[in-house]
Amino acid sequence: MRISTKGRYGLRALIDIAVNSETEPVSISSIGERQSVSTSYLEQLISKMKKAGFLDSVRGVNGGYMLARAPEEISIGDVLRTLEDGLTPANCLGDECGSADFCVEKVVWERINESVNAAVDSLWLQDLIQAQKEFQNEVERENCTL
Amino acid sequence: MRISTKGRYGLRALIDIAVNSETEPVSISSIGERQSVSTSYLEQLISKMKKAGFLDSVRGVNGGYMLARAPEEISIGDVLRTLEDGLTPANCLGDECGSADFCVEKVVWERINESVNAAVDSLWLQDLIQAQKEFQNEVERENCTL
DNA sequence: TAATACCATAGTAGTTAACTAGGATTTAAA
DNA sequence: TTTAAATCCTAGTTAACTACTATGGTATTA
Repeated sequence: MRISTKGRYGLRALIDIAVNSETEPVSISSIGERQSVSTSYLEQLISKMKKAGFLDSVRGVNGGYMLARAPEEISIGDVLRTLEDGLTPANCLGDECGSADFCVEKVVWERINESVNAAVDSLWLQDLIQAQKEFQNEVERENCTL
Repeated sequence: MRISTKGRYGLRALIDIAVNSETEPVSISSIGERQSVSTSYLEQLISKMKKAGFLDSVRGVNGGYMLARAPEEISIGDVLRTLEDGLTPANCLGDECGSADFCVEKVVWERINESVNAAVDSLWLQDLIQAQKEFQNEVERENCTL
């Protein structure tokens, strides 16, 4: 069970935009440089987030992206579901389904599903921005050794 | 984000053994027939569960597997972590790690992780056996249309 | 005019999941 | 004592998918 780079890079890009768009819109190329991700790949992810209503854009020279809503109002759950095309852990829709034995697993998957959604729905972009600020304030910061 | 066939087939096999081992050990070939999974693949999954202490075995003719503990004492969390080699949604261990930006994501992954583990740790094999019995008791059972 | 968003789709390389293959060992039963 | 049914063990193979990359544009605007 894992979350793909879509979720990871997309979320990072969103945080990047939130942090850097105070004075002017943030271009994809500048995000790409900071995050070391190709502009082409970022384009795909950011486009999804714009369509989903998390971002606004300005076209033309000096254009770029900015948040469409306050970071307190952007749910990480909504963002991840957008980027990952849903977060459900397994599909109970395949051709196997319909067998009595199989459907018992529904109990498990539903419980996991509910719990994952509840976890990410109680997190907001603002929380992550805050966490990042705190992290950066640690001057002698320890490496991430989770 | 998904759970692999290891978790699915393995869990099904465990339920199968629990249900069918009252009089004699359950052979891999009989599970394979009931669940439509190859014996070779099942072997690997069941072997893991045996090593993890959920199953006992009897070798030789008429041998097979049975639960090593009561189904009330087998946690679905333990089983899935065994089968899937952990349930963590992403690794914060790669070479990217160490960058300040990246580690913000830890907040998200940790929260998901805790919540998934809590969900499956509060489910026990007995609960699934019970759910299966109830399911089968519905004589006119509706198809699984989750 | 150049920098940007916006759009679509195809290709491709690497990784991983999902299985397959083949044999060694144990043991009840013929 | 032989046989066949079973567990046990380790590799190998294949198919799907992820994670990009590439291409080639059009539209917009400082």
